[in-house]
Amino acid sequence: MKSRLALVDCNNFFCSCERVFDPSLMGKPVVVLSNNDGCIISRSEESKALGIPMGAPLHEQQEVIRRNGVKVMSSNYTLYGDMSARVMTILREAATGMEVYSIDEAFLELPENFGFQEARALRAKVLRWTGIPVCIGMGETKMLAKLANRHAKKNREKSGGVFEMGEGAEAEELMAGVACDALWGVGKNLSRRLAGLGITTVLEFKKADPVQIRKSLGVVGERMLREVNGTRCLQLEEMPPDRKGVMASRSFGAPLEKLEELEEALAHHVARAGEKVRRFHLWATRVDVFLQTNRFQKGEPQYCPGAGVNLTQATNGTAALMGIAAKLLKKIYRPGYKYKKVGVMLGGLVGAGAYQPVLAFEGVREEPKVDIDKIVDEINRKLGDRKNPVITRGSMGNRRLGGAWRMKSGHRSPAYTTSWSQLPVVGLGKSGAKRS
DNA sequence: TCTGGGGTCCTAGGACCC
DNA sequence: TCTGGGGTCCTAGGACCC
Repeated sequence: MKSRLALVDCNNFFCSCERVFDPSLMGKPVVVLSNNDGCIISRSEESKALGIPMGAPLHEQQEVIRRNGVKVMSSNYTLYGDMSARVMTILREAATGMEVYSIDEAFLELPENFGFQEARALRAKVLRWTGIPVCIGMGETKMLAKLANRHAKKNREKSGGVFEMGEGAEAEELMAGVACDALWGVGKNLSRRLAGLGITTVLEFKKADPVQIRKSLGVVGERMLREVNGTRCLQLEEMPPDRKGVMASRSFGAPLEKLEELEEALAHHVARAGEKVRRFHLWATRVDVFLQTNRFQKGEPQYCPGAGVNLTQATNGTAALMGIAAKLLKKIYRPGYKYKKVGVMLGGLVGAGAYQPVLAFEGVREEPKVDIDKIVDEINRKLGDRKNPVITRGSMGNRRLGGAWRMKSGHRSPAYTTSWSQLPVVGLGKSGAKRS
């Protein structure tokens, strides 16, 4: 018998946690909000039935919420973390191996005799001991277990919250009725690319030509294809690898314009990120700072710069990090914009072996010899305009920006960040130093 | 008026080295 | 003055996930 995996996923996890601590919420529509109470990030079944979409801005749903008496909760991550640990403890006992995949999900390596009955029993146990309902999907690979879990969830009454993705005609029939973008790892973009190849269902994907998939979706696509066909490519990671970076950022309720105000917010984020890094017993060798204007404000001039430095020595001291971050902020700050967000990313994290104490920090580059603003303005003048600039900063700032903000197609990225990385630098890491 | 905050992996291309 | 190929490391950016 082939070894099998299960994906155990808590149902509407944040809402379920809130219900454990306030049973009066049972049976009522509930939503939990994101950090600034801005978006809806968890919905109970009753809320889903009302048509409230995942990730919707709260203000767009106020009418539905008022009419239906939806209970609205701010998020409480301490509570969710605690509940998560309880669930994971129970799951671990049932498995021969386990990977905690997220706060509300875990992959389990199943014992040979673990079947439907055992899955149902495990589900009941978690519910009884923690109050959290879960669904369990089983299969030979992570992707198949994910797919099975999705099916278990969608057909909860029929499946009893448990489903195994088997082989043969029955499984294929099911796959024929599921769209590609239901696959783990297939988002909007890849499903569009698959559609271009005439592949729209999971079954069509399963039977696709590996060479063709490799060519148009790369190794990621090929791996998914093999996984769907029962070959394990994604292994169970029982020991989570060390974190590579720690980010801290927040949107402001009202936009900020002054450098001093941004500095204050940034200092707070640096302290938070630094604490987290120290908690993992790690040290940062890179610091990035970024700013964002309000991307939803069409017509407002947008500016989303970022800058970073590699450090000569690993550090996790708040004071040193704060100094670096403040200098980076000064570099990218330009007056006249309404900033909606500031953030810091502590990257290149290294373990204790690589640690060297920082005595005096010298790792910030000198004043640029190139006038970045001038270059940016010049390029924008040639290729775009102020309201619709051609360049902005790179990945950090751009990650959530809409179409108008991206590079216009046809222009190869003369990215803002590229200019930064080409600046003469002092006391940087290897590659930075080479450029000076 | 209000519209989250984190993370990961892969790839392409440049810099650099021998 | 012109000529090569192979390899590594790094950064930026794209795509996806919870």
